[in-house]
Amino acid sequence: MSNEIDVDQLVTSQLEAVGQRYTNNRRRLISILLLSSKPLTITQILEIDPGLAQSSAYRNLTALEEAGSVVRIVTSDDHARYELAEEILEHHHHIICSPCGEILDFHLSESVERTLEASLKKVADQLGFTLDTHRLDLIGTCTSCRGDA
Amino acid sequence: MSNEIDVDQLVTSQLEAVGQRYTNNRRRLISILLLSSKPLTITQILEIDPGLAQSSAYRNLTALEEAGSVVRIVTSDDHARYELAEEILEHHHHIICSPCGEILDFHLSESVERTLEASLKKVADQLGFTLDTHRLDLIGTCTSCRGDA
DNA sequence: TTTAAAATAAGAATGATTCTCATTATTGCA
DNA sequence: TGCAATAATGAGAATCATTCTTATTTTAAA
Repeated sequence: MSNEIDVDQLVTSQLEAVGQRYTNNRRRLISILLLSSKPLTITQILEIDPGLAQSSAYRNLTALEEAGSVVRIVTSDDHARYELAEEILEHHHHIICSPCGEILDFHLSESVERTLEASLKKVADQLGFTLDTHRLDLIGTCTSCRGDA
Repeated sequence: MSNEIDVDQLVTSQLEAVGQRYTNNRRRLISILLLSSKPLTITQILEIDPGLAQSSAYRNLTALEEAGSVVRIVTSDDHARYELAEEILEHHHHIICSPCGEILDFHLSESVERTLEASLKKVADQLGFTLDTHRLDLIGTCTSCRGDA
């Protein structure tokens, strides 16, 4: 699934489904996110491709989010971050450094993941919720913020 | 632990530890959160107690967060929500309605929770993170947003 | 009490995000 | 191919949750 041709096709159809086009600017955003192994802030995205207009980047990321191609991640840090949706990347989780706001992706073993999902489905049923997904974040401090030699 | 006298003592010492006082306004905030079974936005808190000044509420919730008595929860919704820290409430998780932003608390069984924690500790070690806590959110749609009769 | 340090509250300032609107690009159709 | 009609773009203005400023009030300790 990390084949760029497939991704383009997928995003095209996801956008089409919500009446949106896969324009050049949106392609640029997708390819930046594809190259990154971690969620990026708008600021970081604009640093990578300074040709992008900030207002368009916001609008296009919102469009891509509505299409289900991109996910917006908010932490206590005051910049939201964006990454490709799980349909493109694979299901995964985040480990967040609370001092600096940095986020890395990680995967859980199949078996733990399955156990978890079964429990969660039960909880959602009891509370009358329809479940879309779950989000599991580890909160801690990364090596460089800990600053140990 | 949901005994108000104990909570006051705990919060007092948590605030003391960061050089802060347990003032009247802070007591009011804590007691509002204690009465609520779910995380509240600042707006909701001010509706419950209109005598509180908005700027003081923000400042005091920040102080209480630094003391470790209160947790600030951000979702895609643009209002942050506050609830009592797990040291007061017990470890728990959130189920979030993405249409309306409403958050409810839920608990996972001991055994699932333990399995999960073991896996998470391993992951954090591998990535060189020191772990503070984890956060598990279910994302879905609540009954009233689904609007089924 | 007196006094120094902390908390309060009103409003101003900040800053990420969203909106506006005039311009440009794209699509479907003749 | 050319022409509307519709969608996307980008620059800057507007919004609004949150934080900061500052003058005033409260608190704690000697």
